[in-house]
Amino acid sequence: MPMKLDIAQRLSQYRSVLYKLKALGFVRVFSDNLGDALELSPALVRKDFSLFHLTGNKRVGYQIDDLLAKLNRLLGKDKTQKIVIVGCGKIGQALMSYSGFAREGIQVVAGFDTNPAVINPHAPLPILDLKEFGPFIKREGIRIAIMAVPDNAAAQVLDVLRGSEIRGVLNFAPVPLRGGDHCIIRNINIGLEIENLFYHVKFSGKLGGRTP
Amino acid sequence: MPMKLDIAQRLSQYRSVLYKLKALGFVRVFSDNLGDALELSPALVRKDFSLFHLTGNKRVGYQIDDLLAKLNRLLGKDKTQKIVIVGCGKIGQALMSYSGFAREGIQVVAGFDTNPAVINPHAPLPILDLKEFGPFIKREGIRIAIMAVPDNAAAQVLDVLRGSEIRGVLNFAPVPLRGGDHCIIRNINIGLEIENLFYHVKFSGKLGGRTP
DNA sequence: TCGTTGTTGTGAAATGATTCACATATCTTC
DNA sequence: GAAGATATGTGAATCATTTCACAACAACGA
Repeated sequence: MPMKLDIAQRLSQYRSVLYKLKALGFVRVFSDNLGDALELSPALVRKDFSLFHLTGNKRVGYQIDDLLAKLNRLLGKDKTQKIVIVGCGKIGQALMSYSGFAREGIQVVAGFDTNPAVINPHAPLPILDLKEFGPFIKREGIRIAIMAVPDNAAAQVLDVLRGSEIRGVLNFAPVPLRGGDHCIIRNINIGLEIENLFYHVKFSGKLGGRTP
Repeated sequence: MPMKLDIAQRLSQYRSVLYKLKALGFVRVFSDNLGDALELSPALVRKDFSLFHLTGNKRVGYQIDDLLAKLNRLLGKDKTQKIVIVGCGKIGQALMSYSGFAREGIQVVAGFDTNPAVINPHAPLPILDLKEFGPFIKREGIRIAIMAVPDNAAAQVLDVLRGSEIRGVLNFAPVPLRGGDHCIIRNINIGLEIENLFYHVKFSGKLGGRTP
């Protein structure tokens, strides 16, 4: 059960497949190649593209380079995307050295914490006091933050982020947070994901059954 | 934009707010209380419940304890859910000591790795050689694993998991993996989530626009 | 006891997402 | 340069999800 993706996520996936095809030497691609690679119908691929005015040519398909250029612009991949990490405990620090970011053009520019023991403004990747959050974000023009704080601190820390120029938050605290008008929150609750897996494994596919 | 949840995820959420209400002293709850708490329509809450034969009483609402007992059974929360973690690098180790699991009745029983430097079968939470994976899983009756391995190892490691009794995998490697008939995979690609946030922040809500 | 109030449970309606199907355009070959 | 083959782009049809709307029923008050 490959977890239904929304259109924005599909755009990212198209992009990733296109890079692979390009590396393999392909120059053009058809909607059914992409469909096969991602288990989507070719019609959906074309609908998605047409929604964003990504056009191809009949009989000839889509030019990979052209598509990639447009997708990269659409997804903001034409410039480095700067983010900060709030909460530098185990998970926060693991994310600070996560190699998957660089590959995606994402740069972690600083960490923030309230614990003096981890604060270190002069490290190559500085960890600053949460007090300095607002001004730093403003000065550096950061819009996106990752929150990896203990659940009991989550609400308070969120207030700090919401009082800043931050517009999007990826939250790893096991507390579902609610954004506001000008701040989008994406909650990743690992415990919940596991719970969900148990559920799907239990009812592999078929729904609505009572426990036997 | 609170990211559309599927019905299984909603069940988990109902459970979580029911616990909060119960802690507050509530005994009964109405579909619109739950709707308000989760930003869902009360009708959807009732539809969800009715699909799983979770019944209430007209004019009186739902009994929280009853609902929780049924939800817990449905979600497998009536017994401890055992999992293992494959890949004990930074992220793997952060997850091994992640406090969110215990609270959800999830128990990490072992880690696996191929690097002799981190293998330690006698630690309180043992880290074993990946070679022992299959037999261990079988002996302990584990069905779910978390994969936190480098992307270049992901495919190989997945083969090991698929050759075992594992039926569900939560994958943190930045490579989208495909399950098979008897193995469900949930990919969590942190880079991609960030990419997505940038996208949603860029088009806060309105879709389909061309870049100005 | 009987009306009034408030909430469930669920068909029917509305909305949203995906697939179908085909007219249209481009390449290829003869 | 005409005929044939193949892929796009999209309106219409289908399928899935969510909301509406209301009958049926339980509690309460007079």
